[in-house]
Amino acid sequence: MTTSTTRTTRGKGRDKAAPARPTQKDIALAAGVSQAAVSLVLNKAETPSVPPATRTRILEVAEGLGYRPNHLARMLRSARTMTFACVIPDITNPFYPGLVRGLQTVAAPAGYDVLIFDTDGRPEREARAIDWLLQGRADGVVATFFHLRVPQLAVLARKGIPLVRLESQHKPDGPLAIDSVYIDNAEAAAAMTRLLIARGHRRIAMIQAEFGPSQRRAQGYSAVMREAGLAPDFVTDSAYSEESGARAMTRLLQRKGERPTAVFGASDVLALGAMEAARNAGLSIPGDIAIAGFDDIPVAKLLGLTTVRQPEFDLGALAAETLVRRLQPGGFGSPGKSHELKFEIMKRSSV
Amino acid sequence: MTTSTTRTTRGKGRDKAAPARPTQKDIALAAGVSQAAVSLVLNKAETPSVPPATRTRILEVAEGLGYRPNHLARMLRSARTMTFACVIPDITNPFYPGLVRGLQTVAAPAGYDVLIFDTDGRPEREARAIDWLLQGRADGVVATFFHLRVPQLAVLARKGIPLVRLESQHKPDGPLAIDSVYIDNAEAAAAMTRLLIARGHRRIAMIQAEFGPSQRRAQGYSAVMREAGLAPDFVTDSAYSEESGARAMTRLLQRKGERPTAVFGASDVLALGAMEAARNAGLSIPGDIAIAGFDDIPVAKLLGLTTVRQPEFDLGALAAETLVRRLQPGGFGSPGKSHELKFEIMKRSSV
DNA sequence: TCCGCTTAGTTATACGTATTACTAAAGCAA
DNA sequence: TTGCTTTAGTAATACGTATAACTAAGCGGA
Repeated sequence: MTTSTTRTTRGKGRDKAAPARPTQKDIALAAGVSQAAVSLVLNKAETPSVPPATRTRILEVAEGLGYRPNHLARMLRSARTMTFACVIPDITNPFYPGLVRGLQTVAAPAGYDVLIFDTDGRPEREARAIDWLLQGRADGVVATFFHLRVPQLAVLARKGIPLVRLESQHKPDGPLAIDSVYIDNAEAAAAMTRLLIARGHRRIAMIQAEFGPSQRRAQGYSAVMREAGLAPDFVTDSAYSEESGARAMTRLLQRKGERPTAVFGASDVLALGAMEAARNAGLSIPGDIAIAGFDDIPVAKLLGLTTVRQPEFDLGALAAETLVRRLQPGGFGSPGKSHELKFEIMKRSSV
Repeated sequence: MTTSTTRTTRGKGRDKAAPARPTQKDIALAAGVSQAAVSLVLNKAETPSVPPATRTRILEVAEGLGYRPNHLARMLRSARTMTFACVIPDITNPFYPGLVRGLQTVAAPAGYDVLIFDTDGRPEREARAIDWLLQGRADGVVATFFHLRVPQLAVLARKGIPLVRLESQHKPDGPLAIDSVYIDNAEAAAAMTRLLIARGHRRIAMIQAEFGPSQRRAQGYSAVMREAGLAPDFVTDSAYSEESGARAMTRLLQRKGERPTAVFGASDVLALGAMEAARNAGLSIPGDIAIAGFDDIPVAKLLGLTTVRQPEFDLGALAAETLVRRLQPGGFGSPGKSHELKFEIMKRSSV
């Protein structure tokens, strides 16, 4: 009953401040309708049960208040997160940003965000990723696991979370919503090894990392070496890093006996490290020692590295398309499938 | 009142299957307590109002059902997302993965996930990022904006979302929760230009991108050139990419008149592209033409690129620490601050 | 005038969780 | 026996939204 002169001089009584984050309830109050009507209008292009004048009023109030839907509430109500998780060893490995970009390029138009979880290729971190996923962090997963296998991953499928694995070989189709996209790493490494042999090399060493796809790559190399009557020659260092590649190369160069004339790094970053160590040892590439890699990361071209090209963007895009399909109504029932993408041998100056 | 023989032969009536995603309500039913008791026990190490036997029973049931808290529900209840957003031009630019790793390394122990939003340095995508953030996608933001300024960003602070900008210069402290972490790009570029002059170069060109930090870098270069009585010389191409760098270098080399003896790329990827174009033109580096860059991305060392080192991991980590501080109780009130990190000139074989 | 149909909404509830105020029973002391 | 305190919880509600079932009023036709 108080007539306040402050209120009067402020002008219209409807000038009270909008809440920091207006809700549909705030819009409903301001527009004189129910929260349900607001939700209907904001979510449907056509609302037969709301006449145009009411609809317009609601939309104008919402815009005036600067309303943005609360993502968490929407997602809780609809029982989904609209998020894909990408579980990878290390985003700073140049192969993975391109993969993430491919994933995002498909995910974003479908309305999905992409969360990245770095495992550093360590088993306890891979297990942590599964626990994190089970808290409902993502609707679907694209992952590279060095250690976890289907028995440990099946819990995701059982909880309704589809998984697409990035693989180095064909995986048998299974009954669960666990798909894979892969490049035949053994075949690719075999092709690269044949190229090295065709270039006249007979002493060809391979630098490997401890876990992950280098084992499949090593199998392809090894098979072709044996088939050609040559002895496979491995040096292993811990990780997929330039430092590991350089250490392995240094060890190779310090060995007694005849030096290999070619070195095949199981990944580009291993090969780049090997190149650095060779140059530091005063060797010319490919004159004194040829070097090949695997991945075709962006700078491989600049360095003239001969390498196996994996289309990482396409891998990410295909994985995301697979998830989008899985997450459509009825998409969960079909068994897990394996999808192949092709590699390519990029011949450059290092071989 | 029906005695079902099926029920009897099944054995214990408590053998019914656990739901795919058990809730606290399921635990409460199975343990014979209320959902509130379950929540208390699962969230507090000490629960004085719950006796040890009840507590143990609840914990055992939860474990037996494989309960995992529903992240969305928790977050809605507590009005936060436990997520940082990282808004950057392009995750495939080698500078940013390291930044993301720094961010994650601080965010993860504090319980925060990191979402990445790629803008490609385009204004409409930067505006989209703000809209996305306003839907409650993240509690705090670390961002590189090429186009958006404080007037457009203030809405985040007003909605309670702290922002840390990655900057190329000191930013004046402001009243809002908008902080910045920066390296003095002009000073860094000035130092690199002085090095080039000290190496005897008098015709020094600079390759720039259209937007972003290259403008501050150009300012430092330009100031030192003028101070030394030399004429600044710019070539601009569209983006921060190797292709842009190569195109700009090709244009430089095709110009009439005396060729510059040194080229300063406003980023490492621009410099790498310039190196490629120079080599393709049969020029030796640094004999015919010296090349410098800015960033010290991982492969710069391998390529012997002389460059300004920005500690991208430390930038990310500092930004995350700033956000963590902001998001603690009472952290929002203080004005925005600018935090400087130091650059370093990495002298290598390209100069 | 009455009944049925259409229009324009609304009420109620669910999603899963955290937290505050409340409650009942038991135990102890006067 | 009564009253107070302590113990062991629980009921109720909030967070913001989507949606199904329901409802009231108005209009038209018999």
